[in-house]
Amino acid sequence: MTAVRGSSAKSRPRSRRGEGETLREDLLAATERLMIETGSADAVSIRAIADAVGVTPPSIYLHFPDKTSLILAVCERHFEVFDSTVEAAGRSTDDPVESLRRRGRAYVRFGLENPEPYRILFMTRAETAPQYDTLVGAGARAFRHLVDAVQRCIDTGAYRPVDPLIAAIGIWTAVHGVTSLLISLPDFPWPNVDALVDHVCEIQNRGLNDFVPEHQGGAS
Amino acid sequence: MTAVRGSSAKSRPRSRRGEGETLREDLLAATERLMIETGSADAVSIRAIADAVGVTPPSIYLHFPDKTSLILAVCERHFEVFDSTVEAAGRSTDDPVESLRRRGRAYVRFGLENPEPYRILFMTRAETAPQYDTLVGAGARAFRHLVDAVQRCIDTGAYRPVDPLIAAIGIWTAVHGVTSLLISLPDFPWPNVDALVDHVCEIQNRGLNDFVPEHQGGAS
DNA sequence: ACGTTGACTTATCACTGATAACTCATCCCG
DNA sequence: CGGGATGAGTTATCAGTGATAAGTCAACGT
Repeated sequence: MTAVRGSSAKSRPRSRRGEGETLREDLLAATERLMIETGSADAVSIRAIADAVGVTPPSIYLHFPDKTSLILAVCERHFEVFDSTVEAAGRSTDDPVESLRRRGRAYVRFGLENPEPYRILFMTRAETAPQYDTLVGAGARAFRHLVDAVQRCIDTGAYRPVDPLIAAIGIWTAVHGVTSLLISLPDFPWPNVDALVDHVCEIQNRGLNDFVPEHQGGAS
Repeated sequence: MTAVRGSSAKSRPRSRRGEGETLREDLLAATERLMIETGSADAVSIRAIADAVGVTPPSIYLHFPDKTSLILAVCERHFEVFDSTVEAAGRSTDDPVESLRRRGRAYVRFGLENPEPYRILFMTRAETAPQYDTLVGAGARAFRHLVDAVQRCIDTGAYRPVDPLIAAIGIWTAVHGVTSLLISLPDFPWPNVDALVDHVCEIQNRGLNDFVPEHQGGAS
C-alpha cells in the first residue's frame, strides 16, 4: 500500500554509521521552519516534522526524548541570538542611558520578529521542561548583562542610586509587558510600536533619574 | 463492559424539559474547578469535564460549540470579577495617584490568584476564539476605566499633560509585564512581590509626574 | 565470512477533540 | 386518555495526537 507519503520529502537516505547527528540537525531545521509557518508550537505535530524530513515519527525519539525537548532546543537557539542581538544593540553607544533604550528597542523588535519562540520562552510555565537548566543559565547571563547596564547608568549619575537589581527587573518587566501584549493581543488598537517602546523607555528613564520629587506639581 | 465510570459522579439525572441550562452551569463550574486543580486549560479534557459532571462527552457540545468556547466562557466570568475588583480598588481612595497604585496592586494580585484565566485572556493569541467579541467589549470597558483614571491624574496636575491613552497603555503594559513574568517564570529569583509592584508603580508615577528634568542631577 | 551495532521502521497504544445517528422520557394538544 | 413532537442526552465512531516496544537492515570491524 504505502500511500503517498504526506506532502513533501519522499524519503531520506539512511545516514551512514557515524552520521546520526545529521538527522538531528535536519529535525531542528524542519521544526523551526514549521513553527514559523504555522506560528504555533503545538500546531506542528511529530508526524508533520517526521514527514517534512522524510523519516518516520519514532525516529525523532532517537534524537530527542520528547516533543517539548525538540521545541525547546529550537527556542534555545533563538535565545542565543536574542541575547547577543540585545547585547550588540546595547554596545552600539557609549551613553549608558541611550544604551538601555537601544537594548529595549532591540528586545521588543526581536520578540515581535520571533513571536512563537518568545512565547515559549517567556510566556508559558517553563518548569516542566528537560533542557530548561541550560536556558536558565543563558537567561541568567542575559539578565546579568541588563543589571550591569543599569549599574552603569547609576555610576554615571544618570540614575539615582537605586537597587540596580530591582531597577533591572522593573525595566525587564516593562519591556516584556509591551512585547508580550503586542504578541498576544494583536487586534488591540495599539499606537505606533516605536512610539510605544520609546514611551516605555522614557518612563523608565524619568522614573529612575536623579531627581527627588518633593510633592506633586500644581494640584488644586 | 461499562468500566467504572472514571472517578467521580456516577451519573446525573436527566434534566427536565426546560432545564437544560442547569447542565451548562454545572459544566462551567466543573471546568473552572478542573482548571484550577490542574493549573492548565488544555490539561482538562472534554472527557474529564463530562466525567466530573456525570454526563457523556458529546453532551457538552449541546451547550458549547467547542472546547475553547467552554474555556473562554469560564475565563469571561473571571474577567468580569477582575474588572470590578480592580475598579473597586481604584475607587477606594480619592487621591488619583494613590488610586492608580491600588489599581495596579489589585491587578497583579488578581492575576497571580487566577493565573490560568489570566494566561488565557492576556498571554495567548486570542484571535481565533468564538465568544471573543464579548471579551473585547468587556476589555475595552476595563481599559477605558484605566484611561479615565489616568486622566484624573492629569486633571489634578499630578501628571504632566501627556497623552492619557499612551500613558494608560504604558501603565497597563508595565503592570501586565510583572504579572505575566511572575506567572510564567516562578523559578526566577523574584524579590518580594509587593515591593516589586510598588517599584513599578513608583516608576510610572515618577515618570509621569509634572516635572521636566533639565539634565541629569548630581553626576560627577 | 560473520556477528555486532547504529539507524531507522512497522505496528500499536492510550488519549485527544469532535460528529452522526440513535434513544427515551417529557410535554403539549386533541 | 392517547399520540406525535421535541428537548436532553447516549452509543458508536472518527481522524489525529504524542509516545513506545519490538523488529529490520545495511554498514563496519575483525
